Amino acid sequence: MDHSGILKNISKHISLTKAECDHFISLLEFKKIPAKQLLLNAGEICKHSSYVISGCLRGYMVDKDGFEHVLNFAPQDWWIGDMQSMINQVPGNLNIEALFETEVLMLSKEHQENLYLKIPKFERFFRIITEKSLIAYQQRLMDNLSLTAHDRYLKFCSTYPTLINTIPQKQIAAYIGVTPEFLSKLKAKYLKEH
Amino acid sequence: MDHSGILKNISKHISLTKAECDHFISLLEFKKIPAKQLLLNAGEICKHSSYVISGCLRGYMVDKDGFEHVLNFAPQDWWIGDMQSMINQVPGNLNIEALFETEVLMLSKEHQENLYLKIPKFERFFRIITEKSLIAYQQRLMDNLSLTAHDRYLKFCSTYPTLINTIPQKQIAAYIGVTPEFLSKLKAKYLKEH
DNA sequence: TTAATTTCTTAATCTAGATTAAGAGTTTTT
DNA sequence: AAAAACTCTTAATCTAGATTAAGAAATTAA
Repeated sequence: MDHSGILKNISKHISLTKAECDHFISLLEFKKIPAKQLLLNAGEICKHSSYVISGCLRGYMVDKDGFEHVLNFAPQDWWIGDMQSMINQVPGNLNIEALFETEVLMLSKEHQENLYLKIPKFERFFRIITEKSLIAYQQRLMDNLSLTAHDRYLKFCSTYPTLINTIPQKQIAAYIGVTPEFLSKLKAKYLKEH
Repeated sequence: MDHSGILKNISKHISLTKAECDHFISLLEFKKIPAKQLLLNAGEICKHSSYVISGCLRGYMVDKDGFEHVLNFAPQDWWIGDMQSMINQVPGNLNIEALFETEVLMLSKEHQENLYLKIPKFERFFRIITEKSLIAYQQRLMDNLSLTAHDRYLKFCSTYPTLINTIPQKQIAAYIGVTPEFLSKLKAKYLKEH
């Protein structure tokens, strides 16, 4: 098992000794999720944060009319989980699905809490990535209130450049907040080259 | 100066000794902002997190057509700041304005960083409130993608019950993402009693 | 490989919410 | 207290994006 990716990800924000790295790695659980299979079901209590080694996950909710809305994508090197469910330890509304075969390293909430006590630098690490995530959601919310669907599509492309041609268009539509039909129309009209 | 409110707010998540409380309080700067005056201007680098003692602030952005979009309100007992600007120390897009005369306690980024080192429990405190904030923005984003303007108005009412009749309607419209005219129409049609 | 399923496109029609405009309240300024 | 400046409402018209429908492409399953 190659842990260099996750360690490099962490070293962007905190410095760990060899022993701390080893301890951290011992807490991780490897999992391979086949394409289209769920890593988390809405209704479950989320018990892990997951780091994507390869492949791609998407977190989505289903509204009362059965329409899916994509909260986030997690390609290689991103963390994902149902924060609402995990923090409050209540059943969540989020489904997390593999768009194709995906490998993850999972850190349980319990291990994460212990890690904060044993190696307080991890409290800093998760504070920092939570702050960065918060900033991204604040910006996306403002974008949803102020930009046209066309401009939101362009923003999607710059946020997730690796996904533009690898995931189904309807997933992009469910992320930017339009119907697949309308995104198709937009692309035909303005976005020939993407 | 009465610091009982902010200490009670902090004690919801971490326990401090008397000395730690005193140290923390010594770092805070009191400020009174007159109604309609800005605490932060877009274009400035945000240098403080502010805790509202009394009154109410709103954080908003102005889009390319001059329309305002409200990111958040901060009534009594809430924290506010331009996270994007503060964390990256770059000029921000957020204006923070007092809706009426408002009293705040401001913690500078510099003091906040030192506090993490001197009293690591504060790293935990800010991790926790950042997580809660993240969850709220994720939910609001999903609400914006899945709910009608009418349902978003009702959600606003439950999130900020104290503001329904105290702030201008147009500010609520700029928060839920509709024009003031449309909110007025909605209220006339469905929301007689609110 | 064929059939079945899923995804994408095009096009006609429809609607939630925007825009424009103008009058009525309300608050603030002088 | 009058004038100026906001804020709210109502109503007509307009539009970005939804809905419905149906065929074409592409994937997946058998």
